Amino acid sequence: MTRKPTHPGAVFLEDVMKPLNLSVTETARMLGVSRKTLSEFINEKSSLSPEMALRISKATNTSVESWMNMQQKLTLWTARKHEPDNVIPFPLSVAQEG
Amino acid sequence: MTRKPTHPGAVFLEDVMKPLNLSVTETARMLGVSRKTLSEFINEKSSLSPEMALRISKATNTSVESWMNMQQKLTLWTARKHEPDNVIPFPLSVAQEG
DNA sequence: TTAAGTTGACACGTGTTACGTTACGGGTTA
DNA sequence: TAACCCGTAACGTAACACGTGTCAACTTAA
Repeated sequence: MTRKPTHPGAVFLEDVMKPLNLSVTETARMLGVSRKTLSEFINEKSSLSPEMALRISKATNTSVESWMNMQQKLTLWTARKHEPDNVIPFPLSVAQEG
Repeated sequence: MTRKPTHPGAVFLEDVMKPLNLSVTETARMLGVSRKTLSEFINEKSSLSPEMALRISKATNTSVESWMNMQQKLTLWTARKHEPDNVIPFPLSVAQEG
């Protein structure tokens, strides 16, 4: 993966709040979080926490997993920028399957 | 989901370390982390961090996503035990496709 | 123009968590 | 006995999500 995955907060802003004409203040109230918490989230200053994912899922009747997966892709993409270089491969690494 | 998902540390212990006869000390050295960090992980005292996932992926030549998904399932399962009850559903919630 | 509402940003504090170093005691093995 | 291995504890550090207050800038309605 080479391009930075979209932040779930940006998706929430564009695909949920804007179409429904919801303000930050009003949305925060309905989600049950502070205005600051929501603002930081949609402005990509904070990650999607599991709790926030549950709240969004409840409010929008969408799957929690879809939101969590967005964050996971972004988290992984970010983590890869500081990949550990001091890892010694195991002897006879097992082939596994999810 | 009703049953608690398996902790990725337990999987790592059973499916990787044990079959390869790797000790905690030796494995920690090869992963490039402290013995404590690995011990807490395989004893389910800490979660799988993205960085740890990258290390395990590198050492075992397995996909990072498979390990991250294990943790996500567990994280979500745990978070659901304190589901927020003060969420007000949005008007005209958007229908989404998976 | 004035007043009200919205918004992003700041400071400050709290709780959680992954991680490192150091150290201890119990266990196993050579 | 000596040398490891292991779980665990104490201590500290660095992130980070979240809350409450506050403030300046902006938009909108009276």
